[in-house]
Amino acid sequence: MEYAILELEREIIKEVSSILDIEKVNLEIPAKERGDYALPCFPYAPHLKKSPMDIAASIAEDIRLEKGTVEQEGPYLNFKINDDYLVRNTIELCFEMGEEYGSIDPINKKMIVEHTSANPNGPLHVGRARNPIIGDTIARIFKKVGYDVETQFYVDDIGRQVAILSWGMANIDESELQACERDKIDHRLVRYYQHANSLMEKEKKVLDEIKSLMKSIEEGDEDTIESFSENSERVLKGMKESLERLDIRHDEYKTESSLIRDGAVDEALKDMEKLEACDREENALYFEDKKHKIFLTRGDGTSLYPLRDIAYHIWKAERADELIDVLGEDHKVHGTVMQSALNALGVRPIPDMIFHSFVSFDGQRMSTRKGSYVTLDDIMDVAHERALEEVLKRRDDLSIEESDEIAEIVGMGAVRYNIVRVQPEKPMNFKWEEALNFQGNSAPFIQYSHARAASILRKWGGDHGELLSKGDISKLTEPGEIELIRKIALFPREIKNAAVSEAPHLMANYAYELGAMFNQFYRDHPVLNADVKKYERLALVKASKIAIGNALYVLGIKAPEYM
RNA sequence: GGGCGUGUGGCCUAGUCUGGAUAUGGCGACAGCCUCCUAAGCUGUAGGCCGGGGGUUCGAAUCCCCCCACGCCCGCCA
Repeated sequence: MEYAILELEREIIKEVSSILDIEKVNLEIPAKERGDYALPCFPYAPHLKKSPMDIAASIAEDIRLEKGTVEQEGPYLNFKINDDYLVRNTIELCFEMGEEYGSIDPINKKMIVEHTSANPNGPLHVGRARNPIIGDTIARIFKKVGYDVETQFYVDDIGRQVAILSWGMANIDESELQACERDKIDHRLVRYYQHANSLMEKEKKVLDEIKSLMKSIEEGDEDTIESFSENSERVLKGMKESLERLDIRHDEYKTESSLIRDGAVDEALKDMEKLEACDREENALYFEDKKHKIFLTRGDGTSLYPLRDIAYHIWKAERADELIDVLGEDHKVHGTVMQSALNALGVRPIPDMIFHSFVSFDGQRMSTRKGSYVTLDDIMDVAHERALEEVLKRRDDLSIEESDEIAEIVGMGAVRYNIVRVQPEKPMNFKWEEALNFQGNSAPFIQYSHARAASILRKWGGDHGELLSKGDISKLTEPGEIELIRKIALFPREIKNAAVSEAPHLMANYAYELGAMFNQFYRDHPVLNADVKKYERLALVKASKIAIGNALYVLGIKAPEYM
């Protein structure tokens, strides 16, 4: 497909590079009053031995554009797409492509996105929830730009955390625990984990027993393996249920134990031993890069997490052309050292890593162990309730089921959006009033603009397919119409940008701006009551609905038909 | 102490990689807009030495150096 905005960009770059006889043309995106693309001519001045102003003037003189116009403003050139081209191309593409609008040609590349990968010891809390939300959005973005994406959850079913949980399950009687506030498997089991943890800190005997469990699992003791995997599976089941509500699913759950069992870890060990960057200290193998040293095995030869993770990444690398890992910032050292280890092994692809900082609550970091956290389940429930209140406040014509369904869509959207809208590396402090913000820069705002578009089309009631033939879309020439179309046209550029920079928050930003633009159009331009251009505007509303819906889809947020 | 990251109006935030033309929006505040397609909306006003200080440059929120604050990491845990 040929998106107008990208076609214009290609044309400008081609023309300018041929006029100036240079390879690289750095177009920038100016404030919207100035146009769609801009070229500051300062950088070329030294080389061409002309003033930036003269360069701009001579390019403006020589350039021939089919898809846009150029205007010189001092040392700058501002390019503007031809409105008629923009309008026709954009609206027709929306109609032709529908849900696929915004997608870029499939590129026949496989990508594995690993995200969440939380220890299966308790329910997901907000601190952890940032990971799946970023990860799932990244996966959706890359699907949109043509990748074959698979998402994976790396399950630590043999580590210390599961050992503690399993010990608790085997040795603690439920009567010793506080009542569980929520009847959900991960919430029930985490109490055993937390209690075991506190016992372990107090009693050396408990610690020893847990250590011996760790030893048994490394020796391949069947019963221990069984109990560990059973318990981690159960907690995992709870996590899956929570994520399902946010429309997040993993294609594959890869367990650490499977990597040990099928020899992948031994294999990785053999490869690592050969590296010069590896050495032993009291028989424990470690890998060292310029800055850090990470241990791969214990002195007794058993594997440590970094080695198993290397094995996992070798396994993934064999199955994909590109890898992305979404990790908490506490994994930064581990992650970057692992990248250099994989590099030293000659493994390709090396994973790109998106590190996100934590979500704190009341300025405190959340901890599963201490029980100091707000669970994702709680947030989702509260968001649902609050959304339901809002629905009931403005609608009395809906059934309970309908209201509830909308509340779910709106509530979950608000939760996802609130977390994904911020740049991953930025620290976040969880605040209820922000998570439950349904106005302004929020998911409900965007969903509302979608519902408004849907409502207009529903009221009209005609056959959407006929819209283009009933009206002449080239009549859409008013500024409010053009600006909305321009925003819709920007979708492919935005999604491409979000993918290249691996920055999901950019998509959130765009979706918001698109919704805002539609709301402005909605205010100024009657559609069903239009004196003229009714069908043309209906076509624009239809195109808007498609674009907003697709943008929400990329964010994993549902687009309601009414709310 | 060292490494990495973050610091933009009362609060949240875009822009930082690839330096450019008057720094993006939202929340909150204040003032307006529902005889008209859902006011979860729209319009306007106030609010900023872009953490501080040096430097590079024709030009710095953006690049370099120093400092300050906060977060994460510095386990034969994961």
